[in-house]
Amino acid sequence: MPELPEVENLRLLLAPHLIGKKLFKVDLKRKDLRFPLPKNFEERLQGTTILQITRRAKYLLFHLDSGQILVVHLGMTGRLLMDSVKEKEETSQYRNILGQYHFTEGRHVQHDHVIFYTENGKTITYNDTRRFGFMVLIEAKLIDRHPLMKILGVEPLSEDFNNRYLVQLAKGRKADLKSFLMNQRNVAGLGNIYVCEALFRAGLSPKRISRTLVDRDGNLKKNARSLVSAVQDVLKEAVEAGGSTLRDFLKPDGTRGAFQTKHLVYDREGQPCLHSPCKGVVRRIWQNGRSTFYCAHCQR
DNA sequence: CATGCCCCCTGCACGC
DNA sequence: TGCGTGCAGGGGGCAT
Repeated sequence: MPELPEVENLRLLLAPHLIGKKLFKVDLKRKDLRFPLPKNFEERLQGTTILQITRRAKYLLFHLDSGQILVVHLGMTGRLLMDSVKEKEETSQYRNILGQYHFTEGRHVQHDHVIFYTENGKTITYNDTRRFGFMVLIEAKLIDRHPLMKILGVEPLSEDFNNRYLVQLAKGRKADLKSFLMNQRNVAGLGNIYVCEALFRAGLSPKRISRTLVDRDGNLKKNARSLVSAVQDVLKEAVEAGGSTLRDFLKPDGTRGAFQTKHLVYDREGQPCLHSPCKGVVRRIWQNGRSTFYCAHCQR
C-alpha cells in the first residue's frame, strides 16, 4: 500500500488532528508486528504530547515531547485509522479512515494491533493484515544514527536528488535500474509502483544496467537526464492525487471514483502502451521476485 | 561493499 | 464447491 506518496498523505491528514495532542492511553492488542514492539511501549508513550509529524522515506516520525520519536513503518498492508472514541464505543458502523470510510461489522475489527487514544477524544488504530509493518521508539538525538535511518539514501523530492547524485551512485553499479531505484540506500521512498511508473516516463528500461547511465567522462548520458524529473514528477502528482496506489481507497460515500489510479504501466500487463505514437504492449517481468511492468518498445 | 535470494504474514483470485 | 497455487504496496538478514 504505502510508498512515499501514501505515507506523505497520511502525514498531511494526521497532522492537524494530532499535533499538540497528548496520548493518554496506548492499547496493545499484540506484542509484536514484524518485530517485537519496544519494551515498555505503552508506558513510554502514555502522557507524551505529539510535537510534530515528519516523514523520512516510507517512515512516519511522531516527535514527542519526551525527546523520543515514534517511528512507524506500514509495511505492505499497514494503515492508521482515525475515529473518535465516541464512535468506537458505540456500535461503530463505520470508521473514518482519514477521508475513506471503511465499513465494519461490530466492535471487533480484525488486524487492529495498536490503538492510540488521544486527549481530544480520537483514536488512531494501527491495522495491518500481514504485519510486515513495525514501530520503534528512538531518542530524537540519535535518530540519524539509528540502523534503520542511517542507511537511507536521499529523499527523492529534495534537491539532494539530482543528476550529480545519480551519477555518483550509478557509476560502476551493475544492478538493473529497477533494483537500483527500489534500493532504499540509493533513493529512499520509492516502491514497486512508482519505480515502474518513473522508468516508463523516463523511457528507460527496468533491465538496463545502472552504470550505463553514465558515459566515459562521468557525465549522465543524454537519454538518462530525464530520470530525476520523472521520479520527482510522478511522486509529486501522486501526492497531490491523494496517494493514488491504494487498491482499496474509497471516497467518503463509499465509491472509488475520484482517486482512480493513473498508472501508465503498473498492473497494465497486456494493455496498450500509453505513449501515443507507440504501438507497444505493456509487458510484465520479474526482477528480484517482484513484478515489473514496462513497454519494451519505448523503454530502452 | 554490492548483489540476489529467502523469508516474514494473510487474503484473494484463479484454475482444475 | 473445494482445494492448491501464485501473487500482493516492503525490507531485514544472510550467503555469495
